[in-house]
Amino acid sequence: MKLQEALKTDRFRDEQHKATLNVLYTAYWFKSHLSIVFKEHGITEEQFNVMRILKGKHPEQMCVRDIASRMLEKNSNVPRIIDRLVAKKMVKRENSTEDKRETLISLTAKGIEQLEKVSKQVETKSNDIINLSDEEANQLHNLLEKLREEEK
Amino acid sequence: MKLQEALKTDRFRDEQHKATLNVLYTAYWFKSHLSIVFKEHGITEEQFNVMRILKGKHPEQMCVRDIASRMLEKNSNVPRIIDRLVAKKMVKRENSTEDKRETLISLTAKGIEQLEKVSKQVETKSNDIINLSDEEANQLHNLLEKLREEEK
DNA sequence: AAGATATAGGTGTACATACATATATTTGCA
DNA sequence: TGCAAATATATGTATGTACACCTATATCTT
Repeated sequence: MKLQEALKTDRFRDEQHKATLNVLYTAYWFKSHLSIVFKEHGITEEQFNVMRILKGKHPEQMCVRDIASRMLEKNSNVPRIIDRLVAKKMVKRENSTEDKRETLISLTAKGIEQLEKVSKQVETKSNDIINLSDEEANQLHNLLEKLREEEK
Repeated sequence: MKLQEALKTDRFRDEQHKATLNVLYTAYWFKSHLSIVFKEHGITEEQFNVMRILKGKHPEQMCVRDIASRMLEKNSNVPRIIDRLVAKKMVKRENSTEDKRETLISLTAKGIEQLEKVSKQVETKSNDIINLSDEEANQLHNLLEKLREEEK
């Protein structure tokens, strides 16, 4: 659906306004599509993200802070997301002996298995819906990097 | 901040994957910046969006459904956002006589005043942080429209 | 006209962000 | 060394999305 149809308006202040609304809308659109996959597997996008981050170090453990620093949304409440993953037996929480303030998190066998299934479907779904050539995707990436330059 | 710094990774599946992560991150980045403005005025982004939509028809009233259809996030729980705006006396809720199922919403004088202050600051802030020329913004818009084409 | 169906809005629950604050532990410095 | 400050995590609250379900009212069909 075109942006102006989705928002039922074609009144945009300027090109920058239209483009940023489109960034917000496209992010929403993409998340909505993926949420169908997550729902089929009884997890949420954020739970998936935590598991995906843990996979990067598996079978090593990661502390909560390390996971949080790799989350896209920096204000995610990682301890609470972990609570839910522990309840589903997807991850294990252990106390650190080295630094007793830390808790160390790692994927369980069940978590690994689940993650791999979901990852495959997420990848397939993404490929299905993202209608860009490699070159266009790269242009898009570069424009977004430019957009955020000279952050104050 | 560059994408790979923000996510502390440079392992991207392909160009499409990198670009879509960048869309999600840029949306988050933009919202984070604007949230500072909203916070100063004691409202949230979604409350602002509802008021902005009402402004488009002011001084006419709008029913909840009409507002919801113009929201960027289509699953927004508009009745509850309106609850909070009513509590702050930013909007008025009245029963429709024409269709008794409907409630009609409109901005109060206080709401208009608040909206105009916040709008100005949102506009200034956006201009400050969005580092794109008109042409680049238009390219970005076109790539995002292309990205979502042939939605299944 | 009467009953089935659709529509508008409100409400309940799970989970998420945003953010303030609490607690335990470690680190750094006088 | 001992205490202040920093750090790691957890927890509480307000607000939001996602989605199921409820109620009142309107519309459609026969």
